[in-house]
Amino acid sequence: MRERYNPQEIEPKWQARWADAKLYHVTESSHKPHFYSLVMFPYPSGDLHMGHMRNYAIGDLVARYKTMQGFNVLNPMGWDAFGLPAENAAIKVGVHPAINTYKNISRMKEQFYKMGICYDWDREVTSCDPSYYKWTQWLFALFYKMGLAYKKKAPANWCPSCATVLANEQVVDGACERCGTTVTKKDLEQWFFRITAYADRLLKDLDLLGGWPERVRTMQRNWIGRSEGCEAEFGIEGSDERIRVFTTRPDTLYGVTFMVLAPEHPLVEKLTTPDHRVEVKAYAEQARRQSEVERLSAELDKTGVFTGSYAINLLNGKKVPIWVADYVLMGYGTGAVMGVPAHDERDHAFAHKYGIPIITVIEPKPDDAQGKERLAASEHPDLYIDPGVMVNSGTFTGTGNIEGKQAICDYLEQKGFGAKTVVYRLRDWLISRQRYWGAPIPIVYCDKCGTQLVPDDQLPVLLPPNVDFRPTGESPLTRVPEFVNTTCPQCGGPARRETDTMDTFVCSSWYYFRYADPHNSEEPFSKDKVDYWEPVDQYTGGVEHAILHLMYSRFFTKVLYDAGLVPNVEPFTRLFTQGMIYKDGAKMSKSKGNVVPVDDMVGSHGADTARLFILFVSPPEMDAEWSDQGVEGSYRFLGRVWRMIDERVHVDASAPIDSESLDEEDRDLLRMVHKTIRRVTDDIERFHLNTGVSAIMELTNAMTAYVEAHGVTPVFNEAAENLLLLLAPFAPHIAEELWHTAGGQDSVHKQSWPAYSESLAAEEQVTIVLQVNGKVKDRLTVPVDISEEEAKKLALENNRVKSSLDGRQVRRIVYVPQRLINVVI
RNA sequence: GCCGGAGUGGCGGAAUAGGCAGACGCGGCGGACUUAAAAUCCGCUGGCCGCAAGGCCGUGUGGGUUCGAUUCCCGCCUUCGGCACCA
Repeated sequence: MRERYNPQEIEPKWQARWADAKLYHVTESSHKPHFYSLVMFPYPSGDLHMGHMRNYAIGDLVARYKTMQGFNVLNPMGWDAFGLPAENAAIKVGVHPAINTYKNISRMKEQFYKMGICYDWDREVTSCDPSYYKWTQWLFALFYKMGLAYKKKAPANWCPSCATVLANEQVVDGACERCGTTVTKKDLEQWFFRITAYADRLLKDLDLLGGWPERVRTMQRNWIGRSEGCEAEFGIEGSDERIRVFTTRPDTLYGVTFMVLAPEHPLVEKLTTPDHRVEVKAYAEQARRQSEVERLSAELDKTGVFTGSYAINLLNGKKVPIWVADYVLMGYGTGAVMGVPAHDERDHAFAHKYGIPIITVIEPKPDDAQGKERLAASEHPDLYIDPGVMVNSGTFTGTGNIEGKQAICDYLEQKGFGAKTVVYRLRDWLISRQRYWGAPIPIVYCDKCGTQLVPDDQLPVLLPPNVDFRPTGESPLTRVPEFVNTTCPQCGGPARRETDTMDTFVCSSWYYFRYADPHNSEEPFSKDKVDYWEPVDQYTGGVEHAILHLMYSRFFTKVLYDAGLVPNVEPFTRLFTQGMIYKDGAKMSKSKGNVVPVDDMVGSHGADTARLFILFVSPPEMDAEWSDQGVEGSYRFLGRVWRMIDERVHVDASAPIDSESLDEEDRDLLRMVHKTIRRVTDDIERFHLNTGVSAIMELTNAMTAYVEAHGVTPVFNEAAENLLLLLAPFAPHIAEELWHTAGGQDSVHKQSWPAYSESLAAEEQVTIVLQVNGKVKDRLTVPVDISEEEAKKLALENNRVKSSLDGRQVRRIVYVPQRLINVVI
């Protein structure tokens, strides 16, 4: 026997050969069915650790497995290369972001290489490369032409630390999603994508995504936040103007005792009477200054001020005071709310605090004793939120409130006071960023012609190389005159360029299309190629993108579909979100100093051990704790495989095994092989990769025992061949090495995934459990085809069963074929 | 508060359709090999009682359905994630 298992020797050898052979290079001219496996492309931060690697190990396994299954597999990789870290580093050490970015990219490629993660590098895309962002800009222009990109002045989320505005999705608990700094409000003119125009389709098409985790679909559903209701108009005393409110409870319209406007509501100024002006103005200004965190902390204590004006309820002519309060949000519905303190918790709290009357208009139904009891016992007997019957409601009195909703809506529509509407929580996507390292927004402002798109033939709008990056709240590009000053594409006169750049999530919303046709210089991608590859069959990445990247990408795909550029309405047929790797109880991260660097792992135990461990440690969708001892276990296992197979086995497909002539041990091993193939195949399909590994381990254990007793036989060779094929996607180097020492031809990764035979996997004998009153008493090994009568007879003759019966009368015998017999007494 | 997931040995976890709870691995204990150790190999390893045969308990918790429940139903506890003044 030669050397012991030495990954440092065999791994680099195969990595080089795979790269030379372009193992995973694909084209569209194949007779095989195609399969697109994609892992979320990373930000090139420079160092990959084992926490990152889980993602790529899973993706690599899928690609290798699907290739062996006979698919033409697209398995690309690229770089989400624009973004703040590179720019912040540039500010700190004065190195241009491009230099750092490309340096990091080459480091990370090296690390993928060392881990044996193979991509079709001919399709690499880099989002900060002009050949890529040219098309990001082209897509912006397309959105603009479709009316889906617009500029407006609005209070935007501002991160003082990043010195830029953020989209709603990028604010988490009132803080910047990137750096955790508390976000403030800033009034700025900003570019938006009209994602709200797609709200209904983004919501409805979630039903098409059966291959997505339910969790992610729920999160998106919550984020979109559809609610049905109606808009109702109120009159204003002494004015012809109307106030529109949105409500989901038109059935409570008779219970309105006040009206509330958001502090930013345009009517506030008009409605404030002179004697209330000072107070209202101060309140509105304070509300504007408050950060989201401050507002959330004051959640329970509602504040507001009276404007001095009154609204008229058009249903009953009743006059109610108009207040301003910051619990009403300008960005949702109409920015105005009718106050029904008897049937809404918030309105109730507000009315209580300011002594506003409470009028009950819904009661528990007369036969609803439970509801009445609950109400009487409740802390607030003047607050009833559950369904019931309408009272004090004019001609609607006596109507059930559910029917009442519809009836009042119809009435309002008929009178012209309102209409049914649907309102979404989702806001338009703010894409402007006041930073340098991003794709410039291809817009020019001309004094004569106004806002102009940069024509397609002038794209890309290149980032100027020499820039003072210091963040000032304005884009660094404003300080580059040769960038700003340009000519109007319309009239040729002097004009100024837009200096904001695009949110990097714009770049990552379409990269999966570019992989289909990465070198196209005429268009973002050709119709033929996206028709061939899209949609992505299997997408793998972190759940932290459940809303952000995954919703933006769905939006992009729908827009591109509407533009006739792509064939699919959804980008990712199946989504898998893997859990994070923790070490010492915390998420692996450089700043916490608890990372396991790729280089260390490769040097100490090898890439195969690292990959096998990370696939075995826990179900891949769950978070898992790194364990050095677990790594040892995986290493030991690969060592056992090595010693068992190396220079012992000869792969010889030309000697088929005649299963009829085998003895029992041979048949047992062969059965185990076929059962294992079935298990591993099913496990990979279900993403139960950890149990797939354990099935391979069990087969190895059985083979070890067999070969000690019988030596190498044709059946053992057959088992070893299949073991290597099953192992190939999990531990690609050792499988390849042993495949070759065993005399296998070509690459193990180009072999067909083994097929199992149901008849060879079928058991000849089964163990039947004998129970008395549901308690296990004994086990019986019987032929699979034993008859019910025979089995029952054996059960009743069994000594342990008999002693448990103790002569008592058998009431019933439950018989489950091939599983158990339960004697009930 | 609302929505969704999870809770199983000392640890990571398994149990695909209601039918042997604890596969596989780690750790631990015992043994073989060795002058010794490492490496490797073999055996045992949920708890309690018992010399043993064997018995009892056991999948967060309390009920229920069932011949039979980790699995289904109802209540509760803990925990993680999402949403949250969204009218």
